[in-house]
Amino acid sequence: MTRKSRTDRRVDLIDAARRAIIRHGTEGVGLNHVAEEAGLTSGAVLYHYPNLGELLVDAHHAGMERFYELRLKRISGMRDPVEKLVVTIRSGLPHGPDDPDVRLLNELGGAAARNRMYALLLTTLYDRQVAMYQSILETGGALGTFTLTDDSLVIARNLVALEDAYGYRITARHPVIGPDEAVDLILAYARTATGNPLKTSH
Amino acid sequence: MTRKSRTDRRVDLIDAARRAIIRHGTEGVGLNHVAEEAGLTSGAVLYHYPNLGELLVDAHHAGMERFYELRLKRISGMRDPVEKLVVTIRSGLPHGPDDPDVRLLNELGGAAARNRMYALLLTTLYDRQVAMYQSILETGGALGTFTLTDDSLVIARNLVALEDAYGYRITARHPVIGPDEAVDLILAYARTATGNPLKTSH
DNA sequence: CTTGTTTTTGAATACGGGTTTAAATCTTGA
DNA sequence: TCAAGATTTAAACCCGTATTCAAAAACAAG
Repeated sequence: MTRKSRTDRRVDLIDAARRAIIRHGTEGVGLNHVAEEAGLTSGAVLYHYPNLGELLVDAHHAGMERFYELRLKRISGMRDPVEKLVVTIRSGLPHGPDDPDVRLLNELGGAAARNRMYALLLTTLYDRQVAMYQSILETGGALGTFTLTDDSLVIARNLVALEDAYGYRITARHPVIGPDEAVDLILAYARTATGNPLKTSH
Repeated sequence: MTRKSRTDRRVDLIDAARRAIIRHGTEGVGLNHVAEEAGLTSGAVLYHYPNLGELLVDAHHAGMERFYELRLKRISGMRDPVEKLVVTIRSGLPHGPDDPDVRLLNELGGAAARNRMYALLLTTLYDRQVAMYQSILETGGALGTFTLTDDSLVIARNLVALEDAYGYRITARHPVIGPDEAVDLILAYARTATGNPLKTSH
């Protein structure tokens, strides 16, 4: 075995690819961009990966997994549905226009219409996020904290949709809609949908 | 003067570029793709346009203008705010996964984070659509048809955001969210936000 | 038909893409 | 230290890119 295991090396490349994609776009990124980001030569990259396409898919896949797992972890210890909901909304939005995780996701929006693999990744992520919200909404409803105006599935889908859209607006540097404003906008919907003022104590 | 005026020729090229972009992506499209779509050679394209970049920007710009103007025209003769709102929601969504207008818009989502021109185009379109919804909401509120749960600006921003996001889901071929389902989801929000059942007579 | 102009082509240019491969380097285990 | 193996490089390859340009074609007016 080598100092760095084969899979570790691939993790490095995936991370380099992630950065390169953000810089040049999923369809504009090149082998040399990835290699430069990894401090290697294009040939070395191809030594660990059969071709560029697979590396890019892995990078996008890993980015999504990371994004989703991070959101779950953020609310893992919480019990209050209100706090859970508010924190989840925040965690679905970019921290700013250059947020790397959201930038990576946004790269796929257009490509998904042309690439089955990317479409599947995006769709799966969307559905998992919907399930996440749905679980929060339902427990809140069961506890009497929330009084849902619609089926929890409808509200959850809309919440994820709002996150997605404001993620795009923020990364496109909308002059007035930043992370804080986006949270307020989504919260406005969440309040009417749950019948809860959604004010956290701290 | 020639048979086709210079500007007419550019319109043809813009339309060819639009199709080529949809096929290959904003960052994956090439001069030959556009030329082929126009039935010309790459040299002939460059005879009418100084470079590929400007042609692509023009194509995106024209596509957005067309999209927005079409939406305005759809509700131009209507007086009932309910009908206006419902029709507007429909007109903001793709007719199907291959809807060319929405496909074109979605291409820019990722590129806007890297390209100022594209970011400006998208942001401007968003703001104009928000204003469009806001006008509908306010007149409905003044007539007593709507009882808004929030500031009209908040609701309008959320409605456009929902359209955008479901546009992405539809073009990515989500297995259960199609145009009709997206309309229902957005209408669910619109109903609670306006306090109106939003049922049109026909 | 001929002339003058606009448009299109096809080739040339120069550069960059992904991928392959032989040689060089680095790393590990004995 | 030495040999075997894994890793990296650098160069070669071929294809495709945007752009330029001279020549050809298409066209309008006289």
